[in-house]
Formats: sequence, C-alpha cells, structure tokens
Amino acid sequence: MRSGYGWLHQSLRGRGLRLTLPRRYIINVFITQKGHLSAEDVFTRVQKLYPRTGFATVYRTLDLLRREGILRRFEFGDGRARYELADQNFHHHHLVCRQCGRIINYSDFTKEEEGLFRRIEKALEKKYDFAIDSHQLHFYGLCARCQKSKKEEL
Amino acid sequence: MRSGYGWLHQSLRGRGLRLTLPRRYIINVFITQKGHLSAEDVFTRVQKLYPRTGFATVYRTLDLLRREGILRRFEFGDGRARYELADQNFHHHHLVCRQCGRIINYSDFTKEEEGLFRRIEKALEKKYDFAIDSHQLHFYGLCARCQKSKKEEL
DNA sequence: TACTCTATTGAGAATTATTATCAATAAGGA
DNA sequence: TCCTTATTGATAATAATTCTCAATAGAGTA
Repeated sequence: MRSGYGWLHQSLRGRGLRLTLPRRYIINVFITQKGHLSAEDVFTRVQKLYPRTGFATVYRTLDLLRREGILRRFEFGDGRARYELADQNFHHHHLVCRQCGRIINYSDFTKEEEGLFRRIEKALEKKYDFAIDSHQLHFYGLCARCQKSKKEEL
Repeated sequence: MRSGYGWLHQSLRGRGLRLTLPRRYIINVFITQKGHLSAEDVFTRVQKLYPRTGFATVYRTLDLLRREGILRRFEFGDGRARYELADQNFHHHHLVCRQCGRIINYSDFTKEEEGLFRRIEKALEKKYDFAIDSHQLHFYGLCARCQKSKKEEL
C-alpha cells in the first residue's frame, strides 16, 4: 500500500487533487478483484482494511475516479449503480441475469461488434449531430442457475 | 376512453386483473405520445386528465404493464427509470445525451445490427448457458445543442 | 340492475440509494 | 515541521421507489 500508485498520483496532483489513504484503498479494491461493484460492495470491502472509511467518501471517490476515467459506471436495472475498472485493453459487454443479478463480462465477439459499432457510431454522429463517446450493450435473461431453480419450482 | 382497450382487457382478465380507470389513462399517455417517460412524467400527464391519481398507482401500473410486456423499462443513467411502449414492430436503440438527458430513438441500422445480434445471442446462450430474452444498446455522448453550449462557454 | 367479492386505489409513511453540509483531519509543498 | 486547503467522517437532506391499509370500485353473478 506504500507505493505503486505513481500513475494515479501523477494524474491527480496536476489538478490539485490528493492521493489519500481512502482513495488508495478504494482503488485497490478494484485492482485486486475485478467485478461490477456497487457502492455498498466497495464500502464493506474497504471497511475491512480501513474501518474508519465513511460511506460518503466511497461515493465521492467512485465519482472522482469515474471523472478521471479510471472507473466506468453502469446501471443494470436493479436500482444501484455498479462500477468497474476501465481497462482499455479489455473492451467488453455484459450479460445480466434478471433473477439473481449476476453479471458476466464477455468479449468473445467484440471484434465483429466493433467493426459494426464503429460504422454505426460514425453514421449516427453525422445523422443526429451527436458527439458519441461510448456505448453500452447489455443482454438480459436468466443465468444457468436461475433457469434450473425455475424448472424445479414447477 | 370508453372502449378501444379490448386487447388489454383480454390480457388482464385472464389473471383476475382489472382494467381500471387509472390504468386506462396511464396507457393512454403512452399511446398518444410516444417517448421515454419517467414515472413523474406519467404522473403529471395523467393528473391533468384524472386528478385523483396517486403516485403509487403510477408506479404500480408501470410495473404491471412491464410485466404484461406492454411497456419496456430503461435506465439511462440519470437515476430515474424510463418507460416506453414495447412496440414489436419498431425495434430500436438509443442515443443518450450526457448533458441534458435527451434521448433519441434510432432504428437506422437495426437490420445490420439484428443479424449480428442474433448470432451473438445464440453463441452467448450456448457458451454461458444463459436464456437471453432481450438486449439494450445505448450510445452516450453530447447532442447538437449541448455541443454548441459547450463551445460557447470557452 | 343490484349485490358481492376482492383487486385496486390514494394518502402518506417507510425504505433505499445517493448527495449535501460542515467542523475536524491530513496530504503535500514550502 | 509548518501551513494551506483538499478531503474526510458523521449525519442530515434529497430523490426515487415501495409498502401499508382503510376506502373504493371493477366485473362476474343473481
């Protein structure tokens, strides 16, 4: 926890921002275990390492990191936002289970998708005079486990 | 407002559900003016025609209509859910302005998209044992107006 | 048409996620 | 080490949505 955050430090200091302890811990949560974490998820994990952390700080930091481009924010429809490390080298989309909320990242088809998406983006930008900076594609359905439990109900 | 809701009536009665006045008014809002309406949007519009309507009823009805497959529910990232008539003949995706929240439906490329999406769905279902029933694609960026106002700031 | 059963409503309280407030704390440059 | 001020933690405030429950009103039936 001592160092290894030089990149962030650099990115923040320019704007008069500080690399505080809670911020390090929060980023660390995302680095050590990739996933789609809600503010509460992050809060409980950080609490274990740094119990004095407050909820407000978690929210503030998540938003800060989003603005810095370090995190991406998603809403999958269960009323709470999720955050994920914005790894440029791992562009992916999501599979969301309606029942249990499980989220799966997939990047199997991004090659094909990207070709089409680039074309669509270009065309939409022209047609609607829109400056597009990102997109999100979610597939919704039932995961393996929830399909089974549904069958067993019958 | 007297009739014209036979289809709904049919669809509800089977399950012991009733086609009440507020429900008619709420559906009517969506039929008369297509759009991506929040619960509040619907509430204020229905209020004008049927002032005794309560907020809770709006929420309950929106959810009912979603479960019936009549409405679709979306979250575009501004913290409030939006509802839209689920018109099977008008499959489309969305362009969302980060600044003002404006939402544009587009269906220009759905032909091309659909081909790819069908293939992706099939493959994802097999690979992850997921029963996919729908998907959402949102493009985010700045609409024409907000691009302008941003330039003028400088 | 009147009657009855019960799904639905309206008003307001309760819940949940998120944001704002503000005095106390701690980065980090001098 | 000192000083300035960004940041924090605790808590109050918002905002969207859901829950509760007595009163109301669909709609099948007599």
